[in-house]
Amino acid sequence: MGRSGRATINDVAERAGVSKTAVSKVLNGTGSISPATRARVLQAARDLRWQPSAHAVALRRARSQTVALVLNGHDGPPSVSVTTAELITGIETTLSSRGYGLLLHLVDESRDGEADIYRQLVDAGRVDGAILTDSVVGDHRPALLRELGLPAVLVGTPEAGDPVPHVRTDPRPAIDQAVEHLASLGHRRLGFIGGPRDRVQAMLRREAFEASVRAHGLELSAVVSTAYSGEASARATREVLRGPTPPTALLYGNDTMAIAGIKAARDLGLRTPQDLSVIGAEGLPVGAWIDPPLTTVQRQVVLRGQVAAQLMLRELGIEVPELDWSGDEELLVRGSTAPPPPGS
Amino acid sequence: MGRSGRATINDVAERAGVSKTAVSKVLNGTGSISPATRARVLQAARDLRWQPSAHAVALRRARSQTVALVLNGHDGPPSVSVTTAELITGIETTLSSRGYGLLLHLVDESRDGEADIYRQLVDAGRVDGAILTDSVVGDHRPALLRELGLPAVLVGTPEAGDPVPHVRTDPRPAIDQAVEHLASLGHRRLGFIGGPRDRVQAMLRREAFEASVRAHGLELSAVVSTAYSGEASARATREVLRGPTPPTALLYGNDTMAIAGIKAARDLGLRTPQDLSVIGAEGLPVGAWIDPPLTTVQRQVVLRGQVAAQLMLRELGIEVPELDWSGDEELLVRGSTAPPPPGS
DNA sequence: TACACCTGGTGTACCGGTACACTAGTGTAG
DNA sequence: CTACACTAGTGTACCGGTACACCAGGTGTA
Repeated sequence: MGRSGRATINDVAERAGVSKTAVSKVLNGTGSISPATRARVLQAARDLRWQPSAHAVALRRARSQTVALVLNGHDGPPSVSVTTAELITGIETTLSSRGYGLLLHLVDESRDGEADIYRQLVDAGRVDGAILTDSVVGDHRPALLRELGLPAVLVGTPEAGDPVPHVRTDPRPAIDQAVEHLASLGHRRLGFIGGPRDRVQAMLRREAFEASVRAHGLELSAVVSTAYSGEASARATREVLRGPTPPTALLYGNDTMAIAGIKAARDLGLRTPQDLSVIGAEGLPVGAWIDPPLTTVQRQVVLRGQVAAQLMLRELGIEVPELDWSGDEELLVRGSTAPPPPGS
Repeated sequence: MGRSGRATINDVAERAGVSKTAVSKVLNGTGSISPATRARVLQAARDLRWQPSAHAVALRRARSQTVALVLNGHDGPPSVSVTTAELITGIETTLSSRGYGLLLHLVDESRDGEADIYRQLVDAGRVDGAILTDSVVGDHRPALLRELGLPAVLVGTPEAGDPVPHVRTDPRPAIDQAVEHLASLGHRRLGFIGGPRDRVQAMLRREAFEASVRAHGLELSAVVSTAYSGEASARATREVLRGPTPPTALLYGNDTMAIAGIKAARDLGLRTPQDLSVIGAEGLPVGAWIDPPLTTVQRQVVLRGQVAAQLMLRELGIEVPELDWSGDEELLVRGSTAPPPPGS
């Protein structure tokens, strides 16, 4: 046993009375080894509690068995949201089931650095691939990573013609469900207060909403793109509701925005759902407990993370069973939607 | 330049016309090197965009420059919560500023495995230390890691006599503030619905509450320990409010529990805050937008993560400036607390 | 003048694995 | 009986750095 306390392949080889090549072969299942020898080696490894050094393997194989998840605080310092957290859950469980590690990096793009972060990760050989989230319009990251030769998977929708593997969530079915739901309740004038203009997913949801409203022959009363925050949403909601022909129902970019919208409406004397119907998007647990319980578009973000990790593993040449991914969004009807007030 | 595309120390040495030892010395600032040579080496490294291979360094130095954050789903599969997400933010930003990586692992303790996870991380040499969260009563992890020789930092409170370095949050000042606040509003009978009995932090909050209520000469109407979920909280709230002498104010273990409690009370015909005052704990953004806005104990979890990371770095022998940490909890008074109903 | 010492380097073993070339022994076809 | 293939291994170079021993040449000092 080495002086550092950790066993090495040599210790195992010595204990099993074979060469270290034999140990390596047993471990990796390469070459040919007799069952008896294999058993002795495995026993010795167990006895010594030996695991191959991740760094030695990484050095020799030029493979680090690690994937980076780079979270980008597009504007301002980055932080980890609930959704991101669920995504992490899905990614990590899948990766670790295949022996891969997840290295987390938060970068503040506004302070330039992001390109350098990727370069450093690649040049230092710390990771075999990177998973990207929150694509923005004009996103340069897929191209950068391709140039650097680092496999990448995007959680979100790439821009047209960008061949990066991705987990795309088509927002249209769920938005259609939501619009359908509102139409069947009798709403005619709908509004949309979603995420910022530079976010691809926010724009797709917005376009899906506009298309769906038109397809249902309804009136597009207001469409706003703003920050993903309660404050921004409350401000936008006040403006929209004070307009000449205010909507009787509003779709929001996430649950916090929706709940802030309910409050903004209440401050203007409008009750939810009697005077204004509201639909969120996210599926926060807390949505079930507020008054009224929030009708929302629920996302299976954990599953999305799992699919992203599987795509990554496939990019790295690992065979993984195909997970079917037919989109992960679904309308969850609770209490914040109702027929519009009579005469509206 | 190596065939793989990435430059090695040999490429840099060759380009600078020196030995690779010289390059290493320049890089690490060890030994003596003339300014002229140093400049040539640095220029060559820049030209080739060379970064030392993280794995080669890790192998030679037996240091991986990586810290593990092991998240434990004490019961059931682990998931990442908002609080955990903020913690990650604090930890990662601090670690990366010193060149350390953060390797994330989620483990399901109920399916045994956790001890093995640590053993594997140690035996494979993937990490230099581990940050633990959510200590439970009778937590075996600090002892296990000490036995394995892996430096550990605990985010939370260790059990008495357990010498693991930790970021302790003393819940007493904030709980005192909360009780004081309620007492000054005129409340006499208080209740507490907190997290499960096996969680150290939940128990400390519970004890702090009991002590504070006694110190203020108030009546301890009900004290419940239950799961950190809306469902569990709603159930407990109903039971407590149906009791013989129900409290006029309730403290909860987190914001979702508090909001579920408000709903449970409403279902029983009690309005918040007129009939029942409610105080949460967490500081979710959404708490500001619900009706009534939630009075809560806010935690600066990001800061807590930063402090944890600094402790870790210090454990690893890195000199870091001391962050002052005088506890991170503070009562945030919003609208869910008011004087008790007359005659109660 | 001789010796020690410092500066600015060079040469090489080594960290712990894997890949590849190679070999001894056995079975089998010609 | 030899040729050939196959099995079950061994020996060694190498991945990309760092640590340590060593060395040439200049300077200070007895």
